[in-house]
Amino acid sequence: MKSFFSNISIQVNPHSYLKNPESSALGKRIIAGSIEMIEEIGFENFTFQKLARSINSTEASVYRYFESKHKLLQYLTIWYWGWLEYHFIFKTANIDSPEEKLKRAIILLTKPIDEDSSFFHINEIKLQNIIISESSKVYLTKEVDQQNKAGVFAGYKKLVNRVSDIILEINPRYKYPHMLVSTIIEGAHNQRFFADHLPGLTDIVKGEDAITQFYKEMIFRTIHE
Amino acid sequence: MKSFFSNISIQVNPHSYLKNPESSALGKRIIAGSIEMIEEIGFENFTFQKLARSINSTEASVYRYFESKHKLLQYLTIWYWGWLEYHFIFKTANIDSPEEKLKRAIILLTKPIDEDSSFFHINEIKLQNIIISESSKVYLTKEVDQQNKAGVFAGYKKLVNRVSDIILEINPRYKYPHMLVSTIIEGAHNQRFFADHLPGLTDIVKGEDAITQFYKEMIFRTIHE
DNA sequence: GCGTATATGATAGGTTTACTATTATTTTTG
DNA sequence: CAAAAATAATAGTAAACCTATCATATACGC
Repeated sequence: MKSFFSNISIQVNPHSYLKNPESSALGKRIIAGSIEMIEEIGFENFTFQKLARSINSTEASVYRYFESKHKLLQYLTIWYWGWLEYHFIFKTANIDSPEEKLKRAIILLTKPIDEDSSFFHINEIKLQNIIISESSKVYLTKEVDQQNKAGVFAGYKKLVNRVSDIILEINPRYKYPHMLVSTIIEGAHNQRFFADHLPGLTDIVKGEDAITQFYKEMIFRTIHE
Repeated sequence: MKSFFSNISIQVNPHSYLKNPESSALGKRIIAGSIEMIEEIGFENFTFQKLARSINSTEASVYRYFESKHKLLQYLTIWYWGWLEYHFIFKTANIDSPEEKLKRAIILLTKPIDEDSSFFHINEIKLQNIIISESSKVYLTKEVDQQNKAGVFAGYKKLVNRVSDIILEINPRYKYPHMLVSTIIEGAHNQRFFADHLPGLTDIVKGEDAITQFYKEMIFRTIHE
């Protein structure tokens, strides 16, 4: 996979950064280091000072790239949506059957990513763990409306629209395609988190991926005319 | 409704407080004031100093009731689960048909609460807004496992189990009842938030409650044999 | 009603986080 | 090689988070 994507990069809304971290070696260390650290200690315990120490830089230098740790998390989340959209396009390319496209989309949105799909300086597996535990904090704030105006959530909406369109191909009369898609995306994050930490809130089945199975069943039954 | 519940109170896991806020007038002011303030300015901007000023007390006094603002949010969330369970029991009492019980449960879990169901010093409508925007922050932390061991999420699990049991009454072979119920609960919060702030991620239908309608349809189609 | 316990208020202070500013040094680039 | 740009080193401020101490008010037991 690595060689495949080696000459493309995922565009992130500049609103989330002061200086593009893709534009320098330090910027890449900030991204790679923050993914390591947020995954390990959690977003609340993560600070720019700790990050700077761990990548042998300084707090002030990190602040030249990101206004705040919240903006950095926003950056990571936007990057992830872009990454998901890219994989979505790739995985549904040249597939005719909308049912098959939807199946593949559901797998992408609900399954943990496999180890060999990593590229660049970004550890996508750790990033996905961060997305599961932290990404909702990007929008669950009082600043959400401003950020939305600035286009921060455009990538998320685009992804939701793409999957909604497949649902409408299957059943053009289905009334709630966006609700269904955003329910799966956020729901799959929740269920992964519950499986690890609050198993009483979910159903773990040994030897199979219950989460993907659950959503696949749910979606096809729900949209069926 | 008020007179109805006037002599009952909702038990909250003592792990969330240092001193029971129900046990004093100041405690009740802390709860009432924090609900007002968190709803208005959001959890991130909320501080004990601001709260103390607004209720004419002091920061140190608030700290006698709660270790941290995070524990206070935990308290509010646990209280809300207790409140939900109480309403659930009430609304499904003496109903024979499991389908009808499930319908009522879905309405309770997905619809905004109506104005006249408020009681005590707690403004349940504002509390529900807090739950929608802030409650996931209670578990999305690195301390979740410890808190879970301390029983913090017992009320949530109990509620999920109660609704799961109804689903199993309707279809005893359905494999993912807990996943389905926690998906609805968290999903309904998300969709309410999206409807207000990120409408591109949901489907708003004028003149009807699309969210409740969506989940009702989804659940009955999903669990049908 | 009096003394004692308890709760709250008033005040201070310490630590950490979040962020800005300034200057020196290194690296890049034309 | 000189100028420009990026980063490091350092310092400092304000707010948030939390603890401690002591005075005062209130409740409560006898």
